[in-house]
Amino acid sequence: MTAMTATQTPPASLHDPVIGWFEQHARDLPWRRPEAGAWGVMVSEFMLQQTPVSRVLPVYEQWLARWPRPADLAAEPPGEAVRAWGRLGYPRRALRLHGAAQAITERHGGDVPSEHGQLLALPGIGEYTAAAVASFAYGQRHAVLDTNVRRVFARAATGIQYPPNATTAAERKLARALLPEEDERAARWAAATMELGALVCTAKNEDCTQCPIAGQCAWRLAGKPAHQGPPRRGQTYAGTDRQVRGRLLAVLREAVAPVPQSALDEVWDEPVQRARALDGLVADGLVEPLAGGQYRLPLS
DNA sequence: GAGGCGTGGCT
DNA sequence: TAGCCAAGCCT
Repeated sequence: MTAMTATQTPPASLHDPVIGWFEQHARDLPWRRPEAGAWGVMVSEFMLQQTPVSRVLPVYEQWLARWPRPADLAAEPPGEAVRAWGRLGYPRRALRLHGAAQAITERHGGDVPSEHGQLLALPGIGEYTAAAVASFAYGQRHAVLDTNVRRVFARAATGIQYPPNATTAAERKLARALLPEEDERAARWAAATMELGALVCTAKNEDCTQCPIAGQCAWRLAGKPAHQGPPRRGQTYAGTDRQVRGRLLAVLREAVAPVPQSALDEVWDEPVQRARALDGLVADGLVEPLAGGQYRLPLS
């Protein structure tokens, strides 16, 4: 509500400059090419959840070459997905992508579903990814609210430097209000606003001189007031279970045969935390314990 | 709704 | 240097 009143210009006046800028400056990314198909779009969205484009690119190419259709991935053990995931981080995404491929193969005849609700029902697909796949792969009209778009809207429309930590109802309402009426144009708008946030309206060191809507940006027009609210939740890493899990899984990814407990013991010297991390990996289905104290990536 | 969950580049 | 940040999801 307050967000809407902050825009002194009608929403439609933003569409042309942003989409026009996108047509001039969009990166040529493989998942944006027609040949990527819905599966390529979906794979890219999984990989891009919290991981930068530059690190996704090589893994994406290898993944699609090896598993060109969902059924190809579904036919392999989940551990192979975890291994191919490499060092992209958050390896549970690999497991969920494998699970999604299985569900697509079993429930959708091997084709990535186009309905938002069916996408949302797949493992690893939340509100953002469901909207992104439906929009980018199928040209549908959805509010696609990722961290880039939320930041662009926070600045341009609401006049604040950063959006709230969690997506709010007000943000969804604003995003829907800004959406172009026509399907294909809405999909272009979604991709364009995301790209603008990724390349120009970045979290730090934004470059307003390159922004096609700088003249209408509420935040800029207000003098770029600094972020108020609660600090954005930081991520600690050193010394956490996450770091231990990462080291344990790295050993198992590289191994071609089951690994003895002793090999895992070498990656972390604190036994209680080490055991907790390993238990967590097993509980998550990322590691399969075998008889005799051996471990491997899951075969099922 | 807060917290857990990887990894590496950049400032 | 030590955070900060990167197309979130799940519990």
